[in-house]
Formats: sequence, structure tokens, C-alpha cells
Amino acid sequence: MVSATFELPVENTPRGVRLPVSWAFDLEQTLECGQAFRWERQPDGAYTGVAGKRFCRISQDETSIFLEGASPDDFERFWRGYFDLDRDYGAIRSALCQDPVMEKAVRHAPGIRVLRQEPWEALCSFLISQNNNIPRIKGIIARLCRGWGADLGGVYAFPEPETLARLAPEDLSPLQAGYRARYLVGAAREVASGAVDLEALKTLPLEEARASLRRITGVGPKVAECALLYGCGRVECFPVDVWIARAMKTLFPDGLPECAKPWAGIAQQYLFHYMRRGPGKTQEN
DNA sequence: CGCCAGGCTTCTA
DNA sequence: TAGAAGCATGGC
Repeated sequence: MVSATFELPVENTPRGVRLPVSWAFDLEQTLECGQAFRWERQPDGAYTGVAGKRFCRISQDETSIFLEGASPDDFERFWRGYFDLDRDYGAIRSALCQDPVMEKAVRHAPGIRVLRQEPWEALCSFLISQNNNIPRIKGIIARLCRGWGADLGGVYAFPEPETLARLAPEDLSPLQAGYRARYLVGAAREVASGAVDLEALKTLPLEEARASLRRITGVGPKVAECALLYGCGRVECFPVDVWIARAMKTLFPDGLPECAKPWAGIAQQYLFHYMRRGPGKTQEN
């Protein structure tokens, strides 16, 4: 087993925090690979968005990634974890590339990182994602934040579970989320009441964590796996959607290679991108 | 217009 | 217990 942690050097400046990018980290690949839905590409190529109740503008050039407006405190308390910067993606990529098919997928977007999002936002995002397309998922989430999230000064936090728990599903009709609205309210009530402890899912044995999430109506195997992977840092979780099902049938009929299993969720992200945007695919979304 | 979308619940045999 | 229908809505 490869060691997959290391110390990332960062440079604090008065205007924000700068990260060297000799390590695998491509902003566009990471923020537009379908794992997070609140980052918007600006005309100059930078990304703006809100995570963890913090607004940030992030840009990348040849040598660095710059988190504009992030204080050293913000960085240490949130962004370092959000971008999973203490995980050695170089080592993980090397491990994945022991399999020639995985190598092809990795090579296609080697700068993807799996974000460590907040569990509640990840759970809601992927409840909304079911039988849905990415542009519409983004729209629904934007309306959800604008309508029920805290005003951070023209941008909006993701709504608290307590806020949504007080609503009736019909109150969410402006979301145009369809049948998913009642899933959101139901999930909010389970979380707000303490029946589902999202923080505990980070350390609970996986099967117990899955079972806990699936108490929530609308959470099946795929959404549970997404909440655990993207929201709880459980990188061994492996969400299977239509694209990954296709990938498994065509690329790995005998199952995922052993070298990918400790980081199945990260492998999954490379495969998801590869299947959607890979060779032979036309542009979509 | 018809098919599909980072699926799940519910109904049916 | 497996398989199919129904689901809200809109992107393409």
C-alpha cells in the first residue's frame, strides 16, 4: 500500500492563498467533473462559488492555484480540507495506473481531485441528481440556496437542514425539483431530528453508514454512496450511475482492478469523466 | 417532439 | 425476490 498523505506547502499573501500546482490539481477538471454543482466559470476562466459558508474566487495559471480572498485561517479551517490537499494524488494516480485501462481514464483528466464537501450539501445535491441532468441539477441547487440559504452578501450559503425541515414539500415548488422536493424535506427532518447523524457517517463502519443514510426516503444505493464519497471522505465508496455501469460493462467486465479498490471513489471520478468526455464523445453539458 | 438524465419507490407476477 | 412501471421536469 502506498502512502497517500504528505504536506502541501502553501503561500499566504495579503490577497489570498497560493498553492503550487506541481501536484495533480486542475481546477477546471476538478470543479466541472460532476461532483460539485455550485462553482461557476467566469469569463476570465476563474471559478467563483460558495462552500462551507465561504465565498471564494479561484484561479489557476501555469504555476499555481490562487484562492482569492481566502485568509490563512479560512484556508486552514476549510479549504485545505475541501480540496483534500493533504492527500497525495500523485501516489494514487501511480497506483491506479498499474492497470492499463485505468491508466487511459486517468490520463484523460489527470488533474481531477475528489472534493471533501459538507455532508448535508452532498446528500441534498445527489438526492436532486437522481434521474436528472447536470445543468438542471445546478439550477435547482442555485434556486435552493437563493431561496432558503443564508445571505452571505449577494451570494448564498447552502440551506441548513433545520430550515428545510420546517417546510412542507409544496413550499419548495418554486424549486421545480419535481418529486425530489419531498425527498429533501424528508432528509432535512431526519437530519435535524438527529435520527441521521451525518458527522458520524465519517467514521462509522461503512455498512452501518450506508444503512443509516438509507433510512431517508429517496436515498438508494447510488445516492448513499455519493453522500459517503463526496460528503464524508469515504474514498473507497463507489457510486454506480448509468455511466459507471456502462464503464464497468465495457471496460471492466471482471470487476474493478485490485489497484483501484482502496480509492474506488477516486477511480470512479476518473472513469465518470472518461465515459462522458472521453475519445469518441462529442461535447455535452 | 421524443429521448434521456450521476435513481428510487412502488407495484406486479 | 426479481423486474417493470411511474415519477416531475427540462436539456438537447
